[in-house]
Amino acid sequence: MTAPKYKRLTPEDRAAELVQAGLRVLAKGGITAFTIDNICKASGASRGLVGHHFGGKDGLLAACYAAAYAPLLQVIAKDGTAPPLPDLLDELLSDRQFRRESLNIWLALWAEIGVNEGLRAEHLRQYDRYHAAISASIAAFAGERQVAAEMLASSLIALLDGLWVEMCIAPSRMSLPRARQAVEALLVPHLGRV
Amino acid sequence: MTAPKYKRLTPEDRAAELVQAGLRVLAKGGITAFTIDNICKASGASRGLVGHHFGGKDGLLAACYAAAYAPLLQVIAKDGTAPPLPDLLDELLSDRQFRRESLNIWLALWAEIGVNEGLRAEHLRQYDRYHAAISASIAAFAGERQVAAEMLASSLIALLDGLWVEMCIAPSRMSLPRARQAVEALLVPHLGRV
DNA sequence: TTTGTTGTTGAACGAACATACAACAGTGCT
DNA sequence: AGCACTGTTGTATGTTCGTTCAACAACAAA
Repeated sequence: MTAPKYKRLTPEDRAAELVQAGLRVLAKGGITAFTIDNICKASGASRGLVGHHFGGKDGLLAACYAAAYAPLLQVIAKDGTAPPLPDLLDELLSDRQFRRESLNIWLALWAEIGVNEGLRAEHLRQYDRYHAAISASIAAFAGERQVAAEMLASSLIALLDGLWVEMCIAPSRMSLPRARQAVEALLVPHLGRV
Repeated sequence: MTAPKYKRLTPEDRAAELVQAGLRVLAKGGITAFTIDNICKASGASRGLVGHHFGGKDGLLAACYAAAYAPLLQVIAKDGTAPPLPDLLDELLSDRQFRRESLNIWLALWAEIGVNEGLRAEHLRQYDRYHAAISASIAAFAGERQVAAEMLASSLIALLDGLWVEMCIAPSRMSLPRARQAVEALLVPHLGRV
């Protein structure tokens, strides 16, 4: 009876574990810490696996980006249709989404998107779905009142992004309640109490 | 008559040139491109100078951060006092400040601040001055009307940050006029036409 | 011109990096 | 038990990184 030297996983499971390890590394040390060594150490796997399953570091980064977007898209399209605006806001401003660890990941990925052409194309696809869902939720909530839903959605997304940034770089000056205040300062005058 | 092999600068001038080169590198390639080699190549200087003038790469990064904040602080404190809100907004939303190259620098620096404790402390000092000036401008513009100037300032800063992010990662979905629309959507209901 | 100060150079160094790949071993099948 | 398949390992390789430092040279003063 000899103990196995390693656990053999399906490609899907191994890929998922590497992606999760990559996100942990990104959250803790940013893009400069995103190295094969760090990722494999965080995952408990050996160096060769990233190349084997993702073709290289860039492949894993792209997969991490998609994985980071997943919870966001899950919220806005739980069953394919845009959720009611209050529910949407409650989720986006919940401690499930508004957490510093998650936000560091976004900061690291954004900086890379600004510089990496390939990643930006992938981002635009995800962003458009995100924008469309929020826009639909706003329009539905406004009902017959005339509001510029598209523009309000853009503003809301930007405001949320900015609040996430503040939460990362100045956590002592930002908090969940403060973030909610800011969102309400933008939306209430146009939509009434949400 | 022999051509000089290099130009000898004062420490201040040399430091300034290295900082400018660092900002160019940051704008073009993000934090991963911020290497001694790239910076010295961009500056036309030799490898040893960064260590000599800044003690190392981190020293130069801190100096670049301060240099990136300078134009912003110059705007809000032209003569020591907070400028009128409309002027402030015109400047912040001008193509002097709202340029993709500048914004890539911020994205790269933010990601680093989220992870680098020392840089974050320096950031907080600058941020507080920034917030105070904007808050004062809002309060002055509101006059006798009762507005939550502090909170509005936080929201405005976050919104601007977010608009900058969008400009970097989805330039095809964001523009200067759109950004102005978003800012007005936040401020006009509380302050009237600006 | 000569000399002293000091900003500058570029090679040298070890550490960390991404990638490739041949050997290995777990797993299911027969 | 034996076999084939394939996921996994870890070393090897060449590159790039940050830092150091002795030699060098521009410039000002004498």
